[in-house]
Amino acid sequence: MAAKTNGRPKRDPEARRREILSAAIPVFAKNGYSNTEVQRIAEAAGIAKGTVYLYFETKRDLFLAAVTYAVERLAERIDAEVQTAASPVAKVRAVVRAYFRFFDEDRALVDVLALELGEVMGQAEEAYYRVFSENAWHLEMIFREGIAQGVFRRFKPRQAAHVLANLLTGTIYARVLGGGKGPASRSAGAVTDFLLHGILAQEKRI
Amino acid sequence: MAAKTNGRPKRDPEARRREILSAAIPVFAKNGYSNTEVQRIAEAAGIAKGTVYLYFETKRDLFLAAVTYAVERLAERIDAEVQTAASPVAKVRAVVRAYFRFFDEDRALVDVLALELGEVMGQAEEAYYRVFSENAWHLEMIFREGIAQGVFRRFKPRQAAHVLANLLTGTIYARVLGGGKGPASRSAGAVTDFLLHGILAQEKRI
Amino acid sequence: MAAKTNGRPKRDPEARRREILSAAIPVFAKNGYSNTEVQRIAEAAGIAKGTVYLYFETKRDLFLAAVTYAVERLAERIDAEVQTAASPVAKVRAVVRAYFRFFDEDRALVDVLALELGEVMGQAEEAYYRVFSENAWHLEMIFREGIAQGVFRRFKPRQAAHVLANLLTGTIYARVLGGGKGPASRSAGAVTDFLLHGILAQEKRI
Amino acid sequence: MAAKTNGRPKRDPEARRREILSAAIPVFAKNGYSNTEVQRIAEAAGIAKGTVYLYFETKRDLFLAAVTYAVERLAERIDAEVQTAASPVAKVRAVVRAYFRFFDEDRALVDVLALELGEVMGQAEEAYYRVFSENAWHLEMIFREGIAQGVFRRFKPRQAAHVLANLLTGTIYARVLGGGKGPASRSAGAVTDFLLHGILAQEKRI
DNA sequence: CATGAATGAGACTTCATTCAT
DNA sequence: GATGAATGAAGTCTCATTCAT
Repeated sequence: MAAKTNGRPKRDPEARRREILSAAIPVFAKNGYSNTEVQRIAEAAGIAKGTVYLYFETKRDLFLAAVTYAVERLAERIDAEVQTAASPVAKVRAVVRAYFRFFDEDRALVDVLALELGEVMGQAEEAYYRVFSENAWHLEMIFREGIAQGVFRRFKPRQAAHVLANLLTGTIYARVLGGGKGPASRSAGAVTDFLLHGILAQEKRI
Repeated sequence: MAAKTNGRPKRDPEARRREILSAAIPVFAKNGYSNTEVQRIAEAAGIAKGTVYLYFETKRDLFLAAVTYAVERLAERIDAEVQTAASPVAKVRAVVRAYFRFFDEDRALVDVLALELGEVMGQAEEAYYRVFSENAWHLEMIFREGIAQGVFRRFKPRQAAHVLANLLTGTIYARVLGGGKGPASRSAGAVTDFLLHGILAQEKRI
Repeated sequence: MAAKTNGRPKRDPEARRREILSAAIPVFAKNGYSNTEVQRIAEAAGIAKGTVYLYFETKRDLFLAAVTYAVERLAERIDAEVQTAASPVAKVRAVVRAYFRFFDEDRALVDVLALELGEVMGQAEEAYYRVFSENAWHLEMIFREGIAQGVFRRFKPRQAAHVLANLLTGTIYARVLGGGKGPASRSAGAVTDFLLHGILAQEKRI
Repeated sequence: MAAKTNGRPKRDPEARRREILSAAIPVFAKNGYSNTEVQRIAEAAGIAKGTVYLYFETKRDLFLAAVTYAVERLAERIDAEVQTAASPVAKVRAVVRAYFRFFDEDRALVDVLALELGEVMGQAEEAYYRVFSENAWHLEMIFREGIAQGVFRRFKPRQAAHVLANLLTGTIYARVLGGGKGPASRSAGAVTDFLLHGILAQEKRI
């Protein structure tokens, strides 16, 4: 099972680093930070425990790197998806869809993000907030565009961006904890819908 | 005259239990489950380490009890607040306000809930979901009532209840992680607003 | 289940002491010294844990007292049995029988003696040796008498006494460890027989 | 030229295991199971505490392994000694001698066997009984042979085997407890003598 | 570079003993 | 005397980290 590293004595160290991160994420996701032994990650990566320490100073460093790695992939994913959309409404839908699809396809990554950030507060905040903020900033731009075009009513775009970002986070979080059935992306429609239309009846609006 | 065979009149054990829980919550909240030493909780409660073990079998049991305790207090709080509201819209506002106020006033409790549920999944799920579901069920009733009265447009009340519940959770979660400035309840207005009206401009609605 | 000690405020302290010892012996026997909690002994005696400490300074003291108590009862038993025998041979048989019967009837006591003396070495040695020596001394007298009467051949009575004492101890010990089936006293005949006749064929003797 | 993927050439783990066992036996013998700290055994072996746990899962496992190890060495010893004897009588003497010599030469081992088997009952019984039974079976064979040759009188060889085995055990046990002076093997002659001839005078025999 | 045996600080849990009532 | 809640020292076991090969 372990990868034999003989033969090809040289591997790109950066590639090895990413291999370790990829191996680490599901292990952290399954067990949480404190219950994960470095040994297990080494096994998952097919290397010896000591080798992990050639690439990461400490277990915590490895974890933070894993979180950052996860978060960056999420950002890439959302960016790509938004590119494909034209109108503001389509873009909003795209963000929501990308978010949920990512969850469906890379569950372990999301588990790490959702459940273990407590271990990290004040340390990987930065990584987390880079994405969160980027994401929120994206949304803000979209909203601003939509308001300018008259598609959206006049609200504070930054505030709305945070509300939507939190809604997405909360939905994923509930899914992680509750093991909600079916793909998360199935919720995308409903979420977007409520965001777009609210819940009030037409005649009650001002 | 008869020999007294009773000993120390023993403080109410239930009260002592609650004292320990109350002492435990902020400690768990500050450090997380794994980084919290039972010794520290004992110190916070002003008792000896061994005494903790008279009331809780293991550290994990203590933690689960703390989560349950926290969750129950949150539920009580929301219930009370909702009682005071009359119209469906007022009730929705009340739930949101109660949720955020609770966060503002009992931060440690919420931190435990938000950050350490990973430790607990599959064990205190039950406690967590009792509240989450109760909460969602409350919202569903409110929505149903509002739709019946024609105040809300026709949507699926259960779906909406989950969307709002997730929005609340996500907002708190982001606050916990990001240490957002100012009281969370300041967000209550914006959140409710977006929920009620959505973001689309009037003329764009069907 | 616990004895209510109300009503009759005064009990003979010596009687209470013996009650505790009697309760302690089977508990020590079942679990060994280190694995026995004082709490369990208190429960077995139907009193509170603290009360044990009114009668015995420490757990160790309690244990030593229990061993001594056990050993004394064994000595009494053997004495009584030997009284009933007339001839040296009958007396030897009586000792063996008494030893084994005691084992059959008071198994717990014997278990304590057999298994936990290690805990005690250098402390209850005295108690143990009081009995062992008394026993050996008894046997020596019997042998001496038998030799004088010409019933036994000329051997060193003290040596023989030790051999027999050790044989008895060893038989009990094996029984304790091996849980030998059937009453130990069933072995009495065989043991005595071999002691009396040895194993050599007649014609081979000098 | 290829990268060496092997690490430290690792001392033979089996040898290390035996080193720990050899270090553990006298420590267990001196203090008993419960009073022995794993730390002390590690010190005796000149290694760190954690290292002990690389070779044995728990303290109890280590203890059981030590008992088994002791018991196996005893068995080997007796086997070897019996090989050298020709006649049944000589073989009986050889067994007795081997038993006692073993005690003289490896006192700690015997102490463990004699004093701590209580800790072990139902777990290392097997190891203990493997030897005890093997030993008894050996004796039975010897007796059977002697009876066939007419050297021994007609008795039940299995019964006799147990009697002798118990006599040996008891003698050692008494020695362990009483710290009997002088080498145990000095008793070998007397023990064998009584076994062979019994104590009855010639003319009294049937 | 890679390895994995060795290390030892650290944390949970137990339980003999105390003492306020 | 009797009680049993409280104490805290002590001991087992874990696991991140090091380092000799």
